Amino acid sequence: MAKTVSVKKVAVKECCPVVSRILAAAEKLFSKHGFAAVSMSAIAKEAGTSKANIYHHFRAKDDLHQAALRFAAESIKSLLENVEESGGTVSRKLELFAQAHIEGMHSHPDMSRLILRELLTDSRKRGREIAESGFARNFSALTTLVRKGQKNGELRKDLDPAAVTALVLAANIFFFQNNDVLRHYREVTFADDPEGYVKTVSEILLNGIRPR
Amino acid sequence: MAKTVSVKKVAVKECCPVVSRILAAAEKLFSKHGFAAVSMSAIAKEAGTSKANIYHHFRAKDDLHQAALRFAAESIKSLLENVEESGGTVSRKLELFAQAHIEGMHSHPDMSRLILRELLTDSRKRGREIAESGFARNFSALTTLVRKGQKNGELRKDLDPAAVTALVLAANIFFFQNNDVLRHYREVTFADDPEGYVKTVSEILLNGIRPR
DNA sequence: TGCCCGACCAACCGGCCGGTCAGCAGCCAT
DNA sequence: ATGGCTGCTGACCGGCCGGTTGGTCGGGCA
Repeated sequence: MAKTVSVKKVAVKECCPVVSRILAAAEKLFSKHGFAAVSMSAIAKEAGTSKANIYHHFRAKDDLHQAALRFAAESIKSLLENVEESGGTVSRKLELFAQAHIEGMHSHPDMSRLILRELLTDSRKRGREIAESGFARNFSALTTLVRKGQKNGELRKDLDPAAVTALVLAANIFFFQNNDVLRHYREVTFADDPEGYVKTVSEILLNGIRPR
Repeated sequence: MAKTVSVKKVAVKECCPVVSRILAAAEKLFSKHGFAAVSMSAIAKEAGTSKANIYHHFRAKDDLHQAALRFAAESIKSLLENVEESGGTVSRKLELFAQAHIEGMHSHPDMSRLILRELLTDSRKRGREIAESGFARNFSALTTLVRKGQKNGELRKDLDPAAVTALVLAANIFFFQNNDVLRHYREVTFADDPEGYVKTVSEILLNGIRPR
C-alpha cells in the first residue's frame, strides 16, 4: 500500500491490443497538448475504452505518461547504425544521419514531440531522464563520428566536435518544431521539403556561407 | 454580459504595481510549467495577492496568459537595430546579432521560454500569432541582412537566405532550450559559455567544418 | 462630513479532475 | 451447474479547478 512509483510493466509493448491503443492515445494527446492539459477521460475516449480500464492497466496518470515516453524512446534506435555501415566519407555520413534523423521525426511526429516536450520541461521531473537517454545516444554517436572525421583530416581539427553535433541536431529539431510557423513566411520555401532543407544545411555546415 | 474575448487593457504595462506583479508571476509560472499546469491560485500566491483580485484586473485565465505573452513579445525589440548601425562586414553583423540574441534570451529566460513554448504549441491556438510576430520580426530582419551580404559578394549567392537564417536562429534557440540537458554531457564544454558557443557556431557557419 | 468609487478579499459555486470500487459478462476447469 | 478468474465498466468520491459574489477598506471630492 506504500506509494511506490515503480513501473508496472517492463515489456509494455503489446501485451494486449487495448494497452497499445491506450499508449497510442496517450502518446498522441500528451504530445499535442502536454501532460497537464490532457485528462484521463480524454485518453480513455480516444482509446475507445473506459477510464477505469486505464487504471486497471496503469497505476496512475504519471505512470501512463512514463510508459508512453518509454515506449517512444525505445523505438528510437541509434540512427547511426545503418549509416555507419554505408561506407563513404564522414561528410556523407553526417548528411545521411541528418536525413535519417529528420525523416524519423517526420514519420513519428507524436513520439518525437513527446520526447522533445519532455526534454525542455522543468528539470527534476520524473521521466526527463528517459527523454534524455534517447537524445544522448544520438548526440554521443554523432560526436564520435565528427571526431573520426577530424582524426582522418577530413574535417577541421580546430572545432569543438560537440558544437558541430549541436548544430546538426539544432538544425533538424528547429525544422521539426517550428515547421508550422516557418511554413507561412514568404521567405521560406523549404517548409515542405525536409530533404532539400537538409541538403542546404549540410552544404552550409560543410563549406560555410562565405565564398571559398 | 456577452462572452467577448477581447483584451481588456491595451497598454497593460505598469498601470499599477500589483498588475505588473501579477504579470511577472504569470510569466514565470506559465513559462516554467505551461498554461494548463498552472492554477490561478498559484499565480495569486506568487504575486502576493488574491485570486479574486486577478479576476478584477483580467477577465479570464486565458486573458492573463495573452497579456503576459503580449508583454513579453513587446519587450523584444528588433535586435538588429543596434547591430545595423554598428558598421562592419555582414559576417560581423551576423555574429553580433547572434551574440545579442542569445544574451537577450539568457537575461530574460521567462519571457523567452513563454514565447518559445507558445510557438511550438498546437496551431489554431489564440496567442500563437503574438509569439509568431516577435519571431517573424527577427527572422525577416536576419534574412534581409543575409541578402545584403549576398549582393555585395561577401556571402555565397547559391544559398537560400532563409535557410541561413534558420540555421542561425536554430543554433541559438537549441542552445537556450536544451542547456540543462547539454550541461551534463561530458562532451559538452560550452554549456556555461554562450559567448564561446556563438563564436564557434559563427566560425562554422561562415567557413564550414571542412578544411579550406 | 458624507459619499462615492475603484482596489481588494474571504467565501463560495458548479463542474471536472485523478482515482476507487463493487460488480458484471464471458470463459474455462471442475 | 458452478465457482472462480480475467478483463472490463458505471457510478461514485474528495478535492481542486476557473470563475462569481457580497462586501470591506481607504482616498479623492463635495
